[in-house]
Amino acid sequence: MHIDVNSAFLSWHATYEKQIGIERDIREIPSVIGGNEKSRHGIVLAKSLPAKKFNIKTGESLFEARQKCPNLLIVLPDYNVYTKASKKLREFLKTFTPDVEAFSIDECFIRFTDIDREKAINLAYLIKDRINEIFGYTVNIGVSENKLLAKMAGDFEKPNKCHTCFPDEIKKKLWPLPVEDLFMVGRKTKQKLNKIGIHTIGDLANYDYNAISALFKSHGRLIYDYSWGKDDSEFKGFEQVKSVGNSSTLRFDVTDTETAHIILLSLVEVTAWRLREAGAFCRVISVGIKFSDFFYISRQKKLSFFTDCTNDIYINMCKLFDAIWDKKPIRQLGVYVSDLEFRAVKQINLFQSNFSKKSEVLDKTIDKIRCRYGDNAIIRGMFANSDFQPLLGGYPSDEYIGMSSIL
DNA sequence: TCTGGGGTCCTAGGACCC
DNA sequence: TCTGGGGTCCTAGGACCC
Repeated sequence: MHIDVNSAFLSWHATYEKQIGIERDIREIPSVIGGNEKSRHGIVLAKSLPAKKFNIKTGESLFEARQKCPNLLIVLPDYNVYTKASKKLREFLKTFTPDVEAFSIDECFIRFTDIDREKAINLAYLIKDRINEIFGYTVNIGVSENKLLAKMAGDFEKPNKCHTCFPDEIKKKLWPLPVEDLFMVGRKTKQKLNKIGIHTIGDLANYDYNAISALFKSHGRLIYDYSWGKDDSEFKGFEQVKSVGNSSTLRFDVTDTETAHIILLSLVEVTAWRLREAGAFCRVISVGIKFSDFFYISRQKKLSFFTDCTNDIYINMCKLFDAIWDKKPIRQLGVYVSDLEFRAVKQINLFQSNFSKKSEVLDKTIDKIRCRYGDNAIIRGMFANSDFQPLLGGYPSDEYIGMSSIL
């Protein structure tokens, strides 16, 4: 089964408001969860059903959304609430089966073996209704024999619905849908498929496999298989993360190196912290720059050693950044670490900074203080009298990892 | 004050080796 | 007989997901 929280951020926010005694229900009026426009985070993160009637779309700018619906209510997100709600839901699902696989903050797969169709469907309805009773929000549940079909079924009709998409139902339920509804067919692929006359999932399924394979390579073979409901991906209870990153759109365009370095530090602080929390060391570091014209570049470098040290990562990140930046105004900065290794003991390397040992103790101590007394209990001196946040970043992403094409 | 942030995976080109 | 061919590794960019 695939479980998908309907308008997750908005539903969770509504139940939270109810909990703390706020009278309104943002689900019943045209509303969206949206970022802060003043700090240039102004996009729609989730929309209510009444807002959907105004043709408001997730991901579009709040500016556009307000044009479509002038008295739209815009609510700032509270990622803490969403992260907790997400965890609570998975805990609840674990009362039905230990096989719960988080797919994103608001989606997961649960597995049942040795259960017939009828029982599965009844169970899906039971789970859906229990979630509504206990937590006060609705979900969609898709039921089938593999993850892809369950996920496709979950998307059929929303909200508060259970659907099946078993192999013998593919032609009837899956094939008539527009091809872009298929998992892993995005904007670009839809355009290319439409150009060769493929408009529905059925069109794709009945197109020449070799032609698809030649045109779209491995991605083509993947979506062709998906159009036939073929997916032999394993059920993974838990998977180790492969990269950690942190990026932020800046309140204003940055044009001087000093400011850029301060921001890089605040991004690295959070990234390195998450890396240590995961019990990992990284060997590849990358920096990404989005300019004011939205042009994006990135550079990565493989270090000669594995590290989880804020200072090491920061120093090398600055080197990378300095080597590629041509002083064009920066809108967004991002730092990423990958090529991870998970081990308990740190290996000291000659090429690490001289302060490596001290830095390690320092990192650990800072982590502990922040864990105990809050994120801003201890900050770097360079932030003390500056206008910049000592820790910069989006919402926490632990507990689940990013979506993969092989589910 | 138009356009976020967390990820995974794939491809193509170039460096380098024998 | 102008400039082979197999392989690995690294890097930048772009597609996709929510």
